[in-house]
Amino acid sequence: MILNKEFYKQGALILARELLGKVIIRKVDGVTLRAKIVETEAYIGEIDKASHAYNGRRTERTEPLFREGGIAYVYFIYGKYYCFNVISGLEDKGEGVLIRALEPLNEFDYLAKKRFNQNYDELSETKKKAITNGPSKLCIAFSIDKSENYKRLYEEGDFYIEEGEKDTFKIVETKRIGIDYAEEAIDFPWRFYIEGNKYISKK
DNA sequence: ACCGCGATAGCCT
DNA sequence: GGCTATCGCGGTA
Repeated sequence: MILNKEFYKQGALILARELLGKVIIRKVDGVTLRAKIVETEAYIGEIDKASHAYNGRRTERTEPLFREGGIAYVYFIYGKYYCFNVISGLEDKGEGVLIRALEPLNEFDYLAKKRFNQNYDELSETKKKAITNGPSKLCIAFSIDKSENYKRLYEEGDFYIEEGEKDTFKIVETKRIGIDYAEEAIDFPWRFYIEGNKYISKK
């Protein structure tokens, strides 16, 4: 079942937890990729020096963060990579949830080819995990770039999110990654992941 | 497995 | 001009 628009109106801290276990659907190159969300981070512009929207910074780049929840925010980073956020909350809030890791559910050979130009069964165990165990790695694997920016994730197009199978897991709550400049926000426990999942980017 | 480093371009001051 | 919500490599273990 696709997640409706209402689901995304929750705040980023709630949504970061709620998105764990949900399933991303991505249709590209004639295949339908499915993967479970296993690691997320919340960013809340109003109080968070790590957020692109901190201090009301509303520019062409950060505009998606200020829209109503349920769309994608895709930004370019370090001259080479993309990262994908799910926008949460109400209009003008400036919040979102960074998707940091996925567990692939199908099309393993397609993903292996895309990431390493190899067949899946030729990959080392380390490379099998590395297909989607980071925010930019998953963007490469799932062909997510600027053209996915602003896409509505509550509509059944080529990029959306489903409820997925009901399963139970424990959520680990810890500090976020790669925000050494963010002063007191460095220590906010706003990273969440499924305990024991092998695709998380870092323990 | 872990550590250090360089790549690379758009964004913001 | 300085910085960046990262990755992959090569070296060490």
